[in-house]
Amino acid sequence: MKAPRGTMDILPPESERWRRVAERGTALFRAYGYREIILPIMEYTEVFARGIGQGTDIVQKEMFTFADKSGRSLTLRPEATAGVARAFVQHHLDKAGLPVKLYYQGPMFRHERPQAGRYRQFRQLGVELIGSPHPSADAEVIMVCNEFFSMLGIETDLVINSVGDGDCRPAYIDALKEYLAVNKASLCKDCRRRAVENPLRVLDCKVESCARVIAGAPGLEAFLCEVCRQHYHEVAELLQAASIPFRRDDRLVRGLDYYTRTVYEFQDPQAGAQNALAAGGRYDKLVEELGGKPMPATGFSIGMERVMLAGPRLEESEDAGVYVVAIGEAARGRAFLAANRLRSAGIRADLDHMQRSPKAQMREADRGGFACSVIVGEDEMAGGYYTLRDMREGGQERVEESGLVETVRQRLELRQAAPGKRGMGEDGR
RNA sequence: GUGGGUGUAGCUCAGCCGGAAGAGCACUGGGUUGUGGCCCCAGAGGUCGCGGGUUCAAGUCCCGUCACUCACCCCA
Repeated sequence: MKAPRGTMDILPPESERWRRVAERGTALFRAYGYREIILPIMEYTEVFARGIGQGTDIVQKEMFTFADKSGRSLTLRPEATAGVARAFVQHHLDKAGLPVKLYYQGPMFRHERPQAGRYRQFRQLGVELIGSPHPSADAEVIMVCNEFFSMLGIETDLVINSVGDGDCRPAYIDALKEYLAVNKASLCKDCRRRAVENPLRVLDCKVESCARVIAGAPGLEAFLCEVCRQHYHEVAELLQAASIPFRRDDRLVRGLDYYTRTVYEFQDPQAGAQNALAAGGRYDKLVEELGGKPMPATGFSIGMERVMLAGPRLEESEDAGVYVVAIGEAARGRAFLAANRLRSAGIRADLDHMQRSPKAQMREADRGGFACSVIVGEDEMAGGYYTLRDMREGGQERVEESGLVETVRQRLELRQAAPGKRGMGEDGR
């Protein structure tokens, strides 16, 4: 038995690193005023078909779609923004005042061939700022995302572009189609198809012959209408004012139809083919497309798997805890009670369940990274005390029954104040 | 969906020209009547991915298949 292709188990201690990254991310989002929205993991298929776009690869070939027992078509969400927009419309979230600032986290599903940094089930962290058409909204979410990576010590290249809007993009696409048709002979097989179906996608083709064609292609920027041009300009100015470095790239195109104007990626310069750690943009038509009123919005999504591959820097784990060692069968009962008292006081405590020898129990205390151990044996039973051993220094002291919890707590706090000798590596993967 | 690479112990991997399945780490026990790390000793653990073929003999050669992996496509 194996986990399905493209899915994976995340085991301890790796799972702990994941949790900490997610917690730091969501805490950051809250600090910027975003609140969590918890969405279903599946939607009626039309939410994605209409939201993401019929012509996109995601909708055409990457969705996990199935029928429920009444025959209605459901789909495991391939991304979250369409679901957020659907919830926004369903619950009339605009009524409580704009903008609405939301964040989400959780698994997404796409039926693709797995690869480094690409999985069929993958986890995303994302934010949406709904209701503002202004460049400051774009700039804010980009800033949040930028902060996320710098907080984790991950170096990224921010690449931005504007894909125009309903007024100017059609004209550009027509011009591009015309240009590509003329140069059809120089394009690769895939691009000849794309030139007709989805010409924007030709722009980021890596085939050399195509690259030459692309170099001479009309640029999107020249076709932007005045409103879009001004918007793009202001976003860029705000980023500069915030000292966030970025690069403009008018060949950056996104695979989802709902984007308008601003689009961007945070790329990992050291990653392989799947180098987008996060991506996002403005989607001014999506809410309307899903049956709501016209509602400008912008947001991004972070790929957790890719972030973890990039090696986030995390501070050491501080939850050192205490291991209770029982010496002799008679002492096990008292050791069990001592462990539970410590746990009730909020202290991480563990003890042997394998009937191991005292020596083996000590080894367990060492291996588990416990800061100290509490030893219970015949002497302690007779004298009514505990022996508290510091696992780092090696010293021992007697602790009265009544003072157990307090003394252990003091020891652990002392440990936390001092830099620990063991724990998780700074950049371990 | 299309290519390339790799499948041997829990993990990382060695195994030559076909000739008795190995190492390091991890794990368990011991070296101490009640004390961890270092060291020493011992032990447990493998249908060599699976199926077929060639051969006196296959982990090794051939074919098929599955899985993993990297890349294309596309994307977080």
